[in-house]
Amino acid sequence: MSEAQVVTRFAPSPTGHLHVGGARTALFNWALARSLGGRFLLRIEDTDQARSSEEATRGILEDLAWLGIEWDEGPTLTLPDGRSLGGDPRGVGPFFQSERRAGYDAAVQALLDRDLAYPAFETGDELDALRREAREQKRNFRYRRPADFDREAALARAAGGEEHVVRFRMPERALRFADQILGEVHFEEEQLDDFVVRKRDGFPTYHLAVVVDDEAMGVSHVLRGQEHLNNTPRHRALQEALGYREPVYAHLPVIFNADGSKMSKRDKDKAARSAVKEGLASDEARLRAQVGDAVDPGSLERWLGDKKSQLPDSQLGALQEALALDLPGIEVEDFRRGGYLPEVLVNFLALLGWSPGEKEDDGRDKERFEPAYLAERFHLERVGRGNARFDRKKLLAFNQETLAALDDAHFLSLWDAWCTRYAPKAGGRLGARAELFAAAIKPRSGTLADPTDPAGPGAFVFAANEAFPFDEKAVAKFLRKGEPNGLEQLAAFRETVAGLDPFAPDTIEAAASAFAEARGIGMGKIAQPLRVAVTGSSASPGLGETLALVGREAVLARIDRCLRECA
RNA sequence: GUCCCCAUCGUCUAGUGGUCUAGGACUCCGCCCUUUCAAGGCGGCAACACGGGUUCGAGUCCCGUUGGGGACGCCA
Repeated sequence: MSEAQVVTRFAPSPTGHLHVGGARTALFNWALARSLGGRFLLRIEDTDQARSSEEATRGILEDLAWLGIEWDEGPTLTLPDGRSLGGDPRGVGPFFQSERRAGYDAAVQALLDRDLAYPAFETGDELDALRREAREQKRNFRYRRPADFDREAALARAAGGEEHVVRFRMPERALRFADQILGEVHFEEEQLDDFVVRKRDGFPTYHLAVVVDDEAMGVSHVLRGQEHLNNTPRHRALQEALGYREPVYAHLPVIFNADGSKMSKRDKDKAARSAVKEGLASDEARLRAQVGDAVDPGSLERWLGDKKSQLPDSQLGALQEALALDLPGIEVEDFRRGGYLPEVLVNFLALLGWSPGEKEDDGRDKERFEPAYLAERFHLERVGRGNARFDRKKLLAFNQETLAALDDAHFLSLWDAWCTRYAPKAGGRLGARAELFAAAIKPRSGTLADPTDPAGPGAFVFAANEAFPFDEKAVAKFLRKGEPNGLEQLAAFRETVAGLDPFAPDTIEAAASAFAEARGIGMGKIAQPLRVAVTGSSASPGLGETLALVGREAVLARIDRCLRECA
C-alpha cells in the first residue's frame, strides 16, 4: 500500500440501528474517499461489551448498503444482487475491535514501558465521588497523576493481579491541531487530563483503539461528528507518544430536529410514550389489548414511569406496529419503512452540511443530484461549520418529486418491493389494475407508503364497498344541494355505468362528458357526485381513472349504497 | 460551572471586501390552469443576531456581547 493512499473510515459502535447523523458521517467519508480516489473502510467499534450486539452490527451494514454507501474493506455483506461488500484486500483486518485485542495490549505495554502510561486503582465509585465534589465546588475535575506517584509500587500492584485501569500521561502543555473544516483548534493544558486507555475489563477505551486502528489501517482522513472535537487532542497526544502518523482531521456539524433539539432515538420513545399514555387515559382496556405482548407489562410500566428510559429497538418497533404509531424518523430504517428512496435520503443528507456551490442552467442552485455526483464532486472545503436542522418537509418534497419523475413501471416495481417488506397484506391485490393504479396514485404520493395509507390517495381503491365513510360536507355540497341535486344525477348516470363497454378511463370520461352535455350541466355536476359516491370524498384522481380503478361492479355497488345512505 | 465550536429568510443554504436595493430550495400565502385532489405555471411574504473597530468601501476581515450547540465517562 502506498503512503499517499487516501483511506477514510466509518466506525460505528453496534448499539442500535444506524442513525441519520451516523449515516451522514458515513456518507461524507465515502464521498471523500471516492472523490479522492481512495478507499473507504468500515470498522465496528465493539469495545463496549455491555452494549454491543451482533444484531445491531448486521442492521447497520444493511442500512449502509441500502443507502448505497458501499465500503471497500470491512465486514463482509452479501447484497441482494449477489455482490459482496467488504473484505480485506490489504490485510489490515480484522474489522471488529473485539478481535484486535493484541494490538491494543501491545500499544498499552509500549506506553507503560516508557512511563507514558501508568496503572490507576481508583474504583468507579471513588471517581464519581471526586467528580461530585468538584462539581459542588464549581471546579472542573481533572485526573492527573499525583506528584508523589510511586511508579514501581503501582506496577507491582498491577502485576500482582490487583484490578486497575491504565491511564495515559497527557502531556502538560497546550495542544493544537488543524481541522480541515473548522481551522486551527487549540486546547489549554488545564483542560487536558490523564484519560483511561485500558479499562478494568482489559478492553481498550475508544481513544486508544481508534488511534491504534487508524494507524494500522492506514487511515489518512478522519471525518467525524463535532462531538469528537474535544477528543482530538487526546488522539493527537497518543499518536505522538506512539510515533504514529497524523491523519487529516475534519469535524462535521451536528444534525438537529426541526425544533432545534438534538436528534436522538429518545425522540421516538418520547412520542411513543405520550401516545401510550393518551391511549391509557381514553380507553385502557383497548390499549392494553392492542399492546398485547409487544412489550411485557413490567417493562411497560417502568418505561412509562421514567421519562429518560428507552425501550429496546425490537420492543419499540413492536409497539409501533401494534398501535400503528407515527413515530418521528430518526434512523435510516425509519425512512426506509416510511417509503423514502435511498438516493433521495442520500441527496438530502448530503445537503445537511455540504453544498455543491454550483448553479443549474436556469440559475437555480444545484441541489438535486445522484450519489455519483456527490462521489465525484465532494470537497471538504465546501462543508459548512454550522449545525443543521433536519427538515422532514423538504425531504418529503424531494421524495415526492423523485417518485413523480419515475416511469409507471419503475414506480410499480419499487412500490411492490416496499409492500413485500413492509405491507405484505396490501400488495398483490391489484392484478390487472396495477398499471392504472401506478399512473393515478404515483403523482399523488410523497412516499412509497402513501399508496397503501388508509388516509392516502389510493385508499378508495382498497376500501370495502359497504364500509368506507362518506364525508359529511361533501355529501351536503355535492349530493343534496341544487335542483336537481347530485343524488338525482347519480341515479340517472347509474344506467350509463351499467352499460359502458369497455369500462376504461377514457370511455368513462367521455360518457360523463356526454351525460353532462346532454343534460346541459357542467362536468362538475356529475363528476363530484360520482367521486363522493365512489370514494366517500370530493377529492380523487381523474374521474375516469377513479371509476376504472374501483371497477364497474364496485362502482355500481357504491352508487347504490350512496343513494341509499345519503338520501 | 469550565473548555471547545458555531452564527445569512421559519428551515437547508449561495455568497470568500465593491457586481448584495443579498440569490436558490423547502414551507406558507395568492393567482392561473381545472370535473375535485395532486402536479404544473406565475407571483408574494421572509434573513446578513447586536455593538465596536479595520478599510475609500464590510454579509464578507478583527475584537467584544448575546444566542445556539458540543464536550467534560473504566460510552463511542
